[in-house]
Amino acid sequence: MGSPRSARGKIGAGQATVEEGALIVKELRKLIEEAVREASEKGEIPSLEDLDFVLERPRRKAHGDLATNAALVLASRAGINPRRAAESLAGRIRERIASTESRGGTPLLSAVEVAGPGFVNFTLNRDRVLRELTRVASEGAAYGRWDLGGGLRVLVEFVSANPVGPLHVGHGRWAALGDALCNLLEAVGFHVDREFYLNDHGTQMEVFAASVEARYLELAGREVEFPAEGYHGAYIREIAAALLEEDGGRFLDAPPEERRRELGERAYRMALSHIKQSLDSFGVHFDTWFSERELHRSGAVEAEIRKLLEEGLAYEKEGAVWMATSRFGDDKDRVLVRQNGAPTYFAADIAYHLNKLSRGYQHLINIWGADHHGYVRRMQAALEAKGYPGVLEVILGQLVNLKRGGEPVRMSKRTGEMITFDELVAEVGKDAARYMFLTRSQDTALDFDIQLAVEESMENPVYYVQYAHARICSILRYGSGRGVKMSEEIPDLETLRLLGEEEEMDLSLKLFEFEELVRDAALDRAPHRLTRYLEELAAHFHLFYNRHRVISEDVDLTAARLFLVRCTLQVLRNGLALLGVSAPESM
RNA sequence: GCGCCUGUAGCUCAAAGGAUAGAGCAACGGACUUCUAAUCCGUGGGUUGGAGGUUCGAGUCCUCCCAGGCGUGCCA
Repeated sequence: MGSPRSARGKIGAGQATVEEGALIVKELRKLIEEAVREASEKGEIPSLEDLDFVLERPRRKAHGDLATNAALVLASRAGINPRRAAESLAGRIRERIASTESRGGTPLLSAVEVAGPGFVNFTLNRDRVLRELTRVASEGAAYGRWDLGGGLRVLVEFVSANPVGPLHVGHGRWAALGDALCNLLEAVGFHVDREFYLNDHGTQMEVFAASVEARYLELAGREVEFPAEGYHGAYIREIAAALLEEDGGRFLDAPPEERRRELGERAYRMALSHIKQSLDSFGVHFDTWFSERELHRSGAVEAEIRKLLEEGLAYEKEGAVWMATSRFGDDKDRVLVRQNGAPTYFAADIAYHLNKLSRGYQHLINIWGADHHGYVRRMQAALEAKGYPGVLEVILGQLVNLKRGGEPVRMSKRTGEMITFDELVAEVGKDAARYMFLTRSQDTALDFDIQLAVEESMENPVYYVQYAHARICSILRYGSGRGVKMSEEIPDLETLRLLGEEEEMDLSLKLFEFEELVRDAALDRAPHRLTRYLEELAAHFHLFYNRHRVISEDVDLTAARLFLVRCTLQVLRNGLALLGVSAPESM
């Protein structure tokens, strides 16, 4: 089962050997690795391969700008004293700093300290931090991008629904999640396509056609019995009404079979175009809409079943055709063709996934609702049977509970039914909806409070982040209006050194976290980390803003602060873009 | 019964096995003649569902138990 964490090993590993970007972190990591090697060569510590250590921002400021547990990990694996190992590493690193200085260079660090059980804490050299800051500006929109994917072709399938009515709110979560995930994967160097699988075949479609037909007749004043299992939603009547108006009731007296086929077909097209429009206005654009029906029509499903039988991966029993998925890790074998001769959804899905692979995709990601979780194993088993172990990664998402002011929302006022995705977006807006969907890990059920999403309050993190962006734009506007030199150029180091305030340093360091965060969020399939980060970044900016004036009489200080603020603007923009949320210039 | 997910502050949630478990909201008290107060500062708030275990170190990993959600179709 593709949990976000195991996913990291899946397509992240192997490609993630070359670390570009994140220069400070990369350089420090290398420094630590070299120190470990040196110390082991000198016999201070045993030599170890593949030391898996963490380099991170400590929670407490007293612990420096960055810290590593390398010595702790090392000591644990080698059974030596962690403090001594830490002293040894720190000593080696200090030597290197000294040697860089003696050659007249600017070392990466200004302090290296051993603390606690054996952490090594680092304080970054301020000049190097400032120099790093200039990279944010020079890379611009590309800041935060990586080349870990090596262009590996990934297909992400999400939302995928029966085209029999409007999307519901849960679909919205998958849309936001899938799209953000695709953005993230693209950002770290994968070639990503977005696909919507149209479940336009089978019982649901027939029920849909019958329901629409019944309403069509009813609206024309005919006596009809509504199908027992039919869809009762008001939208069915709306579609029927639209059809009736469109054709003037031309099919009222057509032969029942033809009438149903015709109306069903047109209703399908209407429902589909409605879905496309919903997603389009939500800013989610699919590269392909893959029709299950076409898959059947092309004979691909039947052909695949035949092939499975030939390959000995399927067999006949009790009048049905079964696939031997239990040989590949499934709990039991699964039916491909029912006793009544109709292929199962599973059979079509096998053909579908093989089709994806035949189109050249090397890794498949499906986003499914948690209610499909029993289906994952068998699908992966089927692909493994066909010789594709590990290509299918399934991300399961928990449900969305709509609330309004803390109270559960069941009914829509307008239709008397569940609130649709469209209604939600219409009420709270695209940005708030997208952002709210992405604030929680997909592993947890999401409580979406409509009232809070609309409120312009602090409970609403969308505005908080967007406000930071708008505020910076406002500063820039103010500056130009006052004739402040608004140079796009990167100030020299001398000027940047004026950024000496604590809040300025904190903000700068926060900016650098972005690169690693993008990588981790992509590889761990965790877009919600990005929302969190943006809130933290915004908080650092707001704090800075409240304590210090950007535009002042001091020309050089103004230039330096304008630059810092521009970098912040850039990272906010890049982050919001990954989420698919707009970055307004004023609010 | 079995499998998966979840359980963290009053509420909604964060935390690659790391240091004193963090944010926001809510509560209370402060800050606008200054680039947007949709902001900021301060105060209180916790046995991380429970019990064992693994180790230098556990919210995180393992075992058992409790609670909730979902699954366990010749439905899709």
